[in-house]
Amino acid sequence: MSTRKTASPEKTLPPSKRDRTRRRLLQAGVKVFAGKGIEAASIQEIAATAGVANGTFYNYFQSKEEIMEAAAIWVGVDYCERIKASAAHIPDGAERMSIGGRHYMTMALAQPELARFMISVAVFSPIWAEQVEPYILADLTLGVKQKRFAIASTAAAIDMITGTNFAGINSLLTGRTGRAHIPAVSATILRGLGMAPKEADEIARRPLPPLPPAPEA
Amino acid sequence: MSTRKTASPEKTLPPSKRDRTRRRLLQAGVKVFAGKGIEAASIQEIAATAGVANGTFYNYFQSKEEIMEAAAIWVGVDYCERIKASAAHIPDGAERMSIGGRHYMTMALAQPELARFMISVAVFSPIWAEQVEPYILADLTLGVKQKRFAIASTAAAIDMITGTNFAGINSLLTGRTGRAHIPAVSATILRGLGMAPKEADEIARRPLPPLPPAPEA
DNA sequence: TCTCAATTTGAGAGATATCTCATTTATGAG
DNA sequence: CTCATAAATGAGATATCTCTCAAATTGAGA
Repeated sequence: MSTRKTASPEKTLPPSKRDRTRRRLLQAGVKVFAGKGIEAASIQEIAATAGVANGTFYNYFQSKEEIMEAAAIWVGVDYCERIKASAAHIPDGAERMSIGGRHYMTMALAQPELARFMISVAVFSPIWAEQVEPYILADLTLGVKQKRFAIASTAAAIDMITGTNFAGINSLLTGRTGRAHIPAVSATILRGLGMAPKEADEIARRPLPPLPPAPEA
Repeated sequence: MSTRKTASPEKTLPPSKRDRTRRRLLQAGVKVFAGKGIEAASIQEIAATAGVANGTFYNYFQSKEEIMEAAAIWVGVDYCERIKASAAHIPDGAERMSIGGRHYMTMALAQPELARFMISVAVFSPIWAEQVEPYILADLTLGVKQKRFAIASTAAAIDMITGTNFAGINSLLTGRTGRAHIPAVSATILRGLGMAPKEADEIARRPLPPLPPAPEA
């Protein structure tokens, strides 16, 4: 009944030791979860990988599930931020939407284990969805406002976007499809959002703006 | 190096004791996985629930992962079969496609834990996908042949269908959306397959033919 | 430099899982 | 009924894992 600090006041905290340790644990969590799979990962190993004692873990997270969710959110949001930065100069909502999805799929090809970990958490974590959806929603509403998209239900459109991207990533992860699958999936999404087939295809083939480097690692 | 019989010859085997035990284990697996979650489920408990001794489990499955995948496939394929039977009298590929997805989403509302289990396996199991995709592909090609759909890439279309349905199920599972989400998601899929918005909406609202009862349980 | 609250340590108690295998029991063909 | 084979049993050796807590350490402000 003493050391239960889940979320802390968001005032002007200095980047203290506490923050650094938490970050190291998250990094270690990502590494272990991606490396051995969720089931085989243990708190012991995460702590060891982070270079802290076993008991230290419990100052930061209550359970494997908790760090798992936090780590997956960290990866997902960080990726969204970098994608957003890479597309800062793109005004077209449709192109931005395509860039987001294609970057995610490209990541899956480059770091399959990481992608697999993130997705298996994302699929059943409402918090993950809640954190990542704003990024999608921004491009979606932009595209609607620009009359690039014509949708009936926002919630259904978001399900279509996230679901299709996830399924596309999975196809890539299992090796059923190759690189060419990426623009095909992206075009399918744009068509689902009400764009004309030809234009959707063209946008989904435009070059990807390069991502800024990861701040982590 | 003796009792490793994973798949058996498919000739005219009587429904032997072996089959019955295997089936009981699968049923127990579904119950335990859905009830306690994948992580917390143990082989011990599955065996106990099936009413067999601990060691018997290993005559049938090598690991938790193996029975997990088999159980999820069993649930998924059984559902597809029942949906297919329910739609036997529907000639329109588009309507059949809508019926399939809406039945899956309806199941998610009726049996949330079961749906959650099935999806978390389905998401990263290539074998699950391989077993279920033929059902989707059948309706998809039918719709294309009937000129109800106009798609560019079959693989991308399938990703869109499965992914969007899964994401829709998740929205329902987390309670973010209600019953009205089901036709909205279905209509979005049909539009993504190239149908006109109005017609997609209309089809996605047609009544669902009732499912035949489950043979299991 | 001194002080004290925050943080970290790590050994170990307690719990539970996996998987094996020698033995027992059930099945069905002749 | 007999017997060979298939299937089931369950105790236990072995292996981890989780989570706690009293004591040691750290570091920032006075």
